[in-house]
Amino acid sequence: MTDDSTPKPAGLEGDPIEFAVMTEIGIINQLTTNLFQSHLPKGMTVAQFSVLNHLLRLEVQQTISELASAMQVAQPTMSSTVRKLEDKGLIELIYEPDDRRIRRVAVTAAGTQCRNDAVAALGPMAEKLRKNIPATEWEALLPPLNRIRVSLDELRS
Amino acid sequence: MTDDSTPKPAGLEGDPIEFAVMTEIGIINQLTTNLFQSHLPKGMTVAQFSVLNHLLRLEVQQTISELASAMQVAQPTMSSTVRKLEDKGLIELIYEPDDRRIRRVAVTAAGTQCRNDAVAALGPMAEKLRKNIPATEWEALLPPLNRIRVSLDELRS
DNA sequence: TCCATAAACATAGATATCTATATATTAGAT
DNA sequence: ATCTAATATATAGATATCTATGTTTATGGA
Repeated sequence: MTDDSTPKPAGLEGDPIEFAVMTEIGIINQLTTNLFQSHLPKGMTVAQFSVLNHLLRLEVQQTISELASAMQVAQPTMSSTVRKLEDKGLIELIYEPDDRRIRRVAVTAAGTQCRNDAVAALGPMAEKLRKNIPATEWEALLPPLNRIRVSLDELRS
Repeated sequence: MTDDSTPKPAGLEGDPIEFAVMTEIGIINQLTTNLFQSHLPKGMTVAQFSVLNHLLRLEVQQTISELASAMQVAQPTMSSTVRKLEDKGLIELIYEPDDRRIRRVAVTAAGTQCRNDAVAALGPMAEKLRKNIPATEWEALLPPLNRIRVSLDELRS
């Protein structure tokens, strides 16, 4: 795709298609974050909800580093998020007996309740979204998005 | 897993497909932001680049509110971004003669240079991305993403 | 045993983002 | 003419995110 019949200023033509997609994804991410945020229980942020939801969906306990990797954020970011959850009593940090460097994040009963409330509150929103975009289209979107995510992950090194 | 026959609590089964797509988009956004950031000239952020790129691509001057709307961020956010660009001499704020509430953002020569350098620096990255994901697939992604963006925008009110 | 290295996590300081609110200017109504 | 409402932007205070660096604990070789 090197030669194009349309002459454009060299190097300064409109965004490459990848840029356009990324811009669209950025905007969608912004709108999504704000929309989710506004439907979450007071004080609960999207980042915090994501951690609770992740651990409860998989029914596991994980270290801060494992969570950071799963959510693709930096480790200090996850340290901060986890501490916020701990301050609210939604998770507990359990020391590994054999290795005191390691602490695992365990969701408390209050944390479980909080997440379930949040999921219930978010449900109607998903319903409305599905009225405009049918489920099949959402499903069709997932594979190419996943390929992009993997490509980006490879490019990171 | 444990036992799959366990009846799940109503409303608390695995994420709806919309949640999964949003999660994927969130992660892609994170990876993209970091990747772009690492290829931009020192001191230039993705938010700042986006403003320069937007104004120069469309060859317009816009108010802070117009920019905020175009980028789908809050107005104070755009105020902050614009001030950073002004501090670096990459844009100028030009008062509307008839209405002194209004100031329009105009990219300076230094700002134009800075953006062109950034676009050039980002080019090779797009090339690499295109090796894994063909351009046709990127293009196919854009319409459904746009529909989602519009739906989200409608849901905001 | 002792010391260097690695691993897991915490801390510091930066930007971007939000909501809520304040300030300045203009427009409109009485 | 004046007072009120609307508009454009700024400020304040919060969280999430990053990179760079510090701290604690464990491991391994001399």
